[in-house]
Amino acid sequence: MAAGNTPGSQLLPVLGELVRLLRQLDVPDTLSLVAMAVLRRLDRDGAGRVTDLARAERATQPGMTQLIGRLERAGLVQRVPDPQDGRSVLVELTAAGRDLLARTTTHYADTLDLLLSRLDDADRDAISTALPALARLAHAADHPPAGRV
Amino acid sequence: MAAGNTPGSQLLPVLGELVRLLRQLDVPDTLSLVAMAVLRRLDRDGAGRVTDLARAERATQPGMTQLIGRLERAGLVQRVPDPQDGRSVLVELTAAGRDLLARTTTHYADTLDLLLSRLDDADRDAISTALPALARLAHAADHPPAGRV
DNA sequence: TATTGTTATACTCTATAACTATA
DNA sequence: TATAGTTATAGAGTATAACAATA
Repeated sequence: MAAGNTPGSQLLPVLGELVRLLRQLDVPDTLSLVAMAVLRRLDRDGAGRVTDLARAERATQPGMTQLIGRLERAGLVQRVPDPQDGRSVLVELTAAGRDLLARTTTHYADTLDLLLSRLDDADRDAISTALPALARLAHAADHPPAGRV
Repeated sequence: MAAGNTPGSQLLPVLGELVRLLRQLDVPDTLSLVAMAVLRRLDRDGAGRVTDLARAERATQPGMTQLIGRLERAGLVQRVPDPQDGRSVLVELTAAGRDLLARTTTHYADTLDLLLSRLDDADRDAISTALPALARLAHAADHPPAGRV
């Protein structure tokens, strides 16, 4: 049991506040964080199957189908048949999707830069130094060393 | 415009992945992160008014009314009349709410501790060192130095 | 008249269960 | 029979607009 002074106990409220910060930045007519993550993945890795996207984003298959449906209705992605497998569908980014992804990413990054500019150098350095470690933490649950998380 | 190599650009995907991590830890029969934040605040500051809770959590007043309604139906909080102001309602934690908050907090903290234990000392140190800076970043939008965010 | 809180309503997001089509 | 994807349905969560009660 966490006694209240473990690193995890101290990390938890900070993560909660960062989530709130992101939600707060979440302006209308842009994308949800999950939608952004999917578009970013499609942009980086190219077209992908619904099942693979669902697994990568830790979502269920129906959930991903619905998200892709919303994105397709918005003209940001399109479904194309998979030539390799008749059951499968490939989701790919449209030009509009790539464009909105770029603009939304810029908006978020600009806002974060503004907030970072209000901190002092020591704080900025500390955050910058911790980024790779935080990224590894975020993925620590992806590759369990032995068994369950 | 963020050129893609600003601190904010690098922070954004890491924050996105941390959000995904937290969602992943979000086990059934426990609390959402916002619900946890409200219960944590009530535990720390004592009973509070709906308006104040909404403001503190950056939620709307109707949104907070509905969240409190769900929490009350679950027996985690109770509404009591405000003796100072007939329009107002004070929300306070029940024993069950305090208990569930403690158990949920422990669950999250334990899981984070497990994930942290998979990193090396340098990563743990970097995260630990950056925590106060990250907390200040999360609150940087709360106190705008001049005008808008 | 302003403030506190609620109800009404709608939309996003996500989940489970049941289904279709292909392998 | 297993897998890929979808539809059906339900619930959490949050928002805006309209309303009631108190100050």
